[in-house]
Amino acid sequence: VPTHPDRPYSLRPMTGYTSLDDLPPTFDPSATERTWYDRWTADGVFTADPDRASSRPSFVIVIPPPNVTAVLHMGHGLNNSVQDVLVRWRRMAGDEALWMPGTDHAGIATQNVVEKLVAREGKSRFDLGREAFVARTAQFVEATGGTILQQLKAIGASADWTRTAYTLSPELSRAVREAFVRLHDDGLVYKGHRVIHWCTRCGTSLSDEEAEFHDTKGKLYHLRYALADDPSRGITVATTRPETMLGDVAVAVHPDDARYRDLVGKELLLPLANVRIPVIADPYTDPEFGSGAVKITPAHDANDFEVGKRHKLSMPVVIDAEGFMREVVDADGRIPESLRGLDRFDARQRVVALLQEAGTLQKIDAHDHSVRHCYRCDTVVEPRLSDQWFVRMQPLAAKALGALRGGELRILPERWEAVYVNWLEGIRDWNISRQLWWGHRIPVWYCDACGVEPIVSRDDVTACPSCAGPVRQDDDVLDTWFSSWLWPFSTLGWPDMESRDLKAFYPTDVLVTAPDILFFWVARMVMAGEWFMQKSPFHTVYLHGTVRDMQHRKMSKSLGNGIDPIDVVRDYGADALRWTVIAGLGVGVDVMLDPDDLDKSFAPGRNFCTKLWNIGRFLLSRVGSDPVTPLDRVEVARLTAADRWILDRLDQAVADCDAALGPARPGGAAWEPNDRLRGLRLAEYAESARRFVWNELADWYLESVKPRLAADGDDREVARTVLAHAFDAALRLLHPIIPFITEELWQRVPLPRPSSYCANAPWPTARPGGERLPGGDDFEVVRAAVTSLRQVRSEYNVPPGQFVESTLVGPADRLADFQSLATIAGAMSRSSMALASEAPNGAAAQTLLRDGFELVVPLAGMVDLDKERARLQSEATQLHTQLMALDGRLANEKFTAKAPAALVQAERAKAEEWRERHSQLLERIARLGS
RNA sequence: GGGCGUGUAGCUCAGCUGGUUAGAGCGCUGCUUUCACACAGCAGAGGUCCGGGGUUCGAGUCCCUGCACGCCCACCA
Repeated sequence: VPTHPDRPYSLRPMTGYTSLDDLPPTFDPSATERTWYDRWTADGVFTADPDRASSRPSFVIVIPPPNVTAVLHMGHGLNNSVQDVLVRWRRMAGDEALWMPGTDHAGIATQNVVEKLVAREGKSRFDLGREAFVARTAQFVEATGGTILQQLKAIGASADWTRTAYTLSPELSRAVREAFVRLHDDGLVYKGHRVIHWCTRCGTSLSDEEAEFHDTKGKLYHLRYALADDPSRGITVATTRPETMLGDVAVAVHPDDARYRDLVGKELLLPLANVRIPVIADPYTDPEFGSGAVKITPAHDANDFEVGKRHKLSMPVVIDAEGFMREVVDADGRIPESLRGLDRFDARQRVVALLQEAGTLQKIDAHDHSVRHCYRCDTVVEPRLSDQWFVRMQPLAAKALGALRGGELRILPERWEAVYVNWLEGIRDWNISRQLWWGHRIPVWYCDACGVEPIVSRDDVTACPSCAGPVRQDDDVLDTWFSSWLWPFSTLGWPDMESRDLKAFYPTDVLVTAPDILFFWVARMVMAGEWFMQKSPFHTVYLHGTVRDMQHRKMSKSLGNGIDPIDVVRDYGADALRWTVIAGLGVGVDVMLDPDDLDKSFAPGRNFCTKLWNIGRFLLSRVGSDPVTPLDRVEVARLTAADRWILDRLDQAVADCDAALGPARPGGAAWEPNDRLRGLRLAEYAESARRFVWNELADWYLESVKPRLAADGDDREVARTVLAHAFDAALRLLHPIIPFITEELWQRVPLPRPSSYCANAPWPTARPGGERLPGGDDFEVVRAAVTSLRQVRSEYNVPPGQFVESTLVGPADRLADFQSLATIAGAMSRSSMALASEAPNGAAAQTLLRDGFELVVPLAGMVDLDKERARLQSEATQLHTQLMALDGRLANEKFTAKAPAALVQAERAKAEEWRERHSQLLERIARLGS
C-alpha cells in the first residue's frame, strides 16, 4: 500500500506499553497535560527558527496581546484555542510555524488598577508623583502581570515563549518612537487645538473609538433666550445639557430659515451669565429639529466648536477637567456664585431650577439619545477643548483600503469587509495623546527659553539644539493602541530592517480576533503595516464570535455570568474545553455556554475525549505493543474489504479536513477570487475528523476487525497495521484541536515514529493519486446488512441475547467475495449470516440492501406477515412517489437540455436503480402474500 | 439618519458557486449494564427551511416584499 512518498518513516525505538489495565477507563487530563506541555516546550517544539524559514513557508500568527493585568476568561479561551488550532495545523503541515505571544501595557486599564490600589492607601497618583507612580505601576506589573500567559499554557497554547513580547519593553518602545517620529516627518502627526472626548474620571482625552455610545433616556430642555434690547422677543433653543448654557457664545439659525431672518445679527441676553450673545446664521443648524435654533457652546461641543471657529467666536470653558463647574478659560465671570464648584450633573439640576425661577425654561421633553461613555470606566464623556496630538488618518486609510481592495487582505466572515471599508472611508483623525502617566511618553521636547519649534526626536533630548538651554518633555503619553498597531512587526525586531525575525516572518499570516477591536486594532495594524513595511501585516483576518450565556448576554465580570476556563480545565481538561469551543464554532457565530451548567456546556468536549480515550484504550490493547508493520510494506492483495473501506474513508477524512481548513495562504501576492472565501471552517474540520474516528473507525471498522485480531496469523498482522495506521492518522488529524489526549495516545501507537511528538509529526496526507482501493464498497453491503438486521431485531423486540439466523441473498457470481464479510456481519449483529443466491422459502423479514443484495431474516414463529407487508408497501409507496417525480423531471425537455449533462446522467442512473428496486419490492410483497 | 446581518429539528447551529431522500451536537423516546466506552451502544421520534410574491427545468440556497430579531457607524442641539 503506497503511503505518501514525502513522508518516509524512520524507525525509532518504541517506548510504549499497552494493555487495557495500563489505561484507566477515562482520560485523566490533570495527570498528563502538564507533563506533555513541559516536554514540548523543553524540546523547543514551539520555537520557530528564522533560518529554517528560508527552505519552507513560514506561518505566523501574532497573539492579540491581552492586557498585562488580565486574567483568562472564556473570550481568551476561544480566541487562543482558534489560534492554537491553526498554528498546530501548519506546524504539522511542514511550515515554520511561529505563534508570537505577549502582553499589552494597556495604558488606561493598568493605570486605573494601580490608582485603585493607591486609593486604598488614601492617596492619589498626584500624591505619589509621576515618577513614583510609574515605578509603582511597573512594579505591580512585574509582580502580578503576565498571569494570563501562564493560563494560556494551561489550555495548551503552543506559542513561542522564547519571544514573548511586551508593548512597553525597551525594544517595542523604540519602535513606538520610530513610528511617531517617522509619521511626524511624513507630516501625518500634528498638534491640534479642538474639542475632544474627555473622561473626567480618568483625567485624559480619548479617541473616538474609546468613547462608546450608550443609548440613554434623557431630557430635552427648551430654553428661551430673550433679545437683549427687546425682552418681549426671543428665541427658544433646545438642549440636553443645560449646564453648558453658561458657555454659550451665540445662537445659530439656518441662513434660509425665514422665521429668524430678521433676528440674525441681533443680540440675546444669556440668562444667568448675563452676557450678550449674537444670533448667527450657520448651515450647521437643522431647521427641522426643535425650534430650528441651536445654542452654540464651542468649548463643550465638537460641532459648536466648528461653528465657533467659522464665526471667530470666543470659547469660554466653564467645566473643568474633573467635571466641575469652574471658569477655566475666557469665562469672565459667567458662572454665578451658587454654581461654582458643583459637579456637572448637580449643576444641571441647579441650572434648571434657576432657569425655571427666571421663567426661561419653557418645557422639558423626554428624549432618547446616545451618550458617549469612557470605554474603560463608563464615565460620561465630557467634550473638552484642549491641545492634543493627532494622526492624520486619511493617507493611512487609503493604504488600508487598497490592501483589501487589491486582494492582499481578506476578512472572514466576508460581511465584515463592508464594515471595515465603511469605517476607513469615513475616517477621522486619531487623537493619540493621553493625559496619563502609564505608557510611552510622547517623544517631543519643548524649549521654554527660546521658543523653538517642538523638538520631535527618536532619542532623549537633554538640551535645546537652538539655545542649549533646558528642555522639558511633553507630559502626555501615547494611546495604548499606538503601540499595538505596530505589533505585527515591532515584535519581530522593527525598526531594524535587518532583523532575522523580521525578514523571515513578516508579513504574518492570519490574525484571529473578535470583531469589537476591528477599528481599534485590526484596521490600524493594516495601516501601519502598509505605511512602515509596505505590506499588509497579514493576508487573513479571522473574526470569531463572542462567548455568551444562555440568554445571549456577553459574559462579563459585572454580570457574574462568566466561566473561568481554568475551572473547566481542572474539571474536564483543556482538550474538552478546546473541543467544545472549536467544534461549536460556526464562522463568525457566537458560542453559547451555560455558566450554571458546565457539565452540559462542555459535554461535547468531555464526551468526545472520553470516547477517543476508550477507542485508543481498546484499540491499543488489541494491537498490542509489538512493533507493527508499516502500511507501505503490506501488499494490497492482502487487504480485506473492511481494510480497503476504512483506508478510503481515511483518505476522504483527510481531504475533508484539508478542504475545511485550507488554503493556508493565497497562491500569490493576492487572493484569487475562488480562494478568497475558503478555509478556516474549524467546526467543519472538527466534525470531519470526529466522524472518521468515531462513526467510521470505532463504530464499524473496529467492530468488524475484532474477530481477526483474536485469531493468530498473517491476517491479524494486516488488521493490526490498518488499525494502527488509521488511528495514528486520526490522532494527527485531531491533534491541533485536542493536543494533550492525542499526544498521550499517539505515543503508545506501536508504529515507527517520524518525530518525537504528535505535536510535530507530519500532517496526514491522502494516498497519492486520489484513487480509491478496489473492493472498498463491498463493506457498504455489510454495513447495510448489519443495520437492517439490527432494525429487525429492534422492531420485533428480539432479546439481545437471542441469536438470529439470517441469509444474505445476492448475485451468484459475487457470493464468494462475501464469505468472510458475511461472518463479520453476523458477528456484529448477533446472528448467523448464510449466503445464498435465492431467498429461502418461508415467512421472513426481508430488506433490500444495495448492489442487488437482500437480507432475509426468518425469525421462526415471530414474523408478522401483515407487518412485513405494510413495511415493504410503505417503502414501495415512498419510492414510487419519488420515482414519479424523478421521471417527470427526466421527461422535461428543458431539464435535459439545460441541466449539466453529468447531472442528467446521474439522475437517469438513479431512476433506473429506483425502478429496479421498486419492482423488487413489489416482487417481495407478492411473495409474502403466498 | 446611514450601513450590515440573522430567521432551518425542543435548544445552539451546518448546509460553501441553485441540482441525491435537508445534516451535526445537545436534548427527547424505547431497548441494552454484551468481556473499550452508560461521558456508551443500538433503534427511533422530531423540520409548512419566518410569511407572501417572483425568477428558473429545478429554490433552504437568487430577487422583491412583509413580519420578527440583532449588530456596527453617525456632527441624534
